[in-house]
Amino acid sequence: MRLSNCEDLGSYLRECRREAGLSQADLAARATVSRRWLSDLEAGKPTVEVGLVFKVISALGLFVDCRPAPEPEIGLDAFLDSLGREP
Amino acid sequence: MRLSNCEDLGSYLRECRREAGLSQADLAARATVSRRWLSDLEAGKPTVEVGLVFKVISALGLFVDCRPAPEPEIGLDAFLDSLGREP
DNA sequence: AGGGGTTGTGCACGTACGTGCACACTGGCC
DNA sequence: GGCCAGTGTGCACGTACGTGCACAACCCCT
Repeated sequence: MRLSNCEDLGSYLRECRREAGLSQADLAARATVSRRWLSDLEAGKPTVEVGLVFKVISALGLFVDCRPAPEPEIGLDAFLDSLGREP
Repeated sequence: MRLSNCEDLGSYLRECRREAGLSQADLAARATVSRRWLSDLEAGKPTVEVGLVFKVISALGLFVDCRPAPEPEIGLDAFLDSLGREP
């Protein structure tokens, strides 16, 4: 599942948790985080700690893959910027 | 590139930054984060904010893919735990 | 030799984090 | 109807965050 922001991440992890048949309390215990924090993560809070996110991902039996987007040689933001320019 | 912790993430993003020919100051400006913070991210600090990490990933023209590991039906941690048990 | 760029890191600052607790709400079950 | 599990969220607490600034160290070039 391709993720580009915290909302995506939170929604995806909630979906995986439910598919695993776990409650927030269950997953929180497995990942050794608080249920309060997990609720924030699933709600898409952007300021949660990366280290805790990795723990949740691991506890759900998932892994993260990161690689270049199949875009032109120039930087993505420069490319999008050039698309966005007014004539 | 498969990532399982903050050290992996930091090392991989530093490598991508260098391959893009950017300094920390350059990338920090593109991602609108501080160079001080970016230095911490690349060093593997686990408590950095996920939202800022997504900004850096995007600024480098990368994307994140998250999906189940090709493991047995049981949870990864239970599986690993069973492997680790003493006879 | 010096100059410049890059990077790691400590400190100060103001803000916010993770956590525990508690409460309210919803839905399912009896 | 009530009961229970699950979840969202505010608050208090102690700690630490992101940021700017500054400095030291290293490397490369002239």
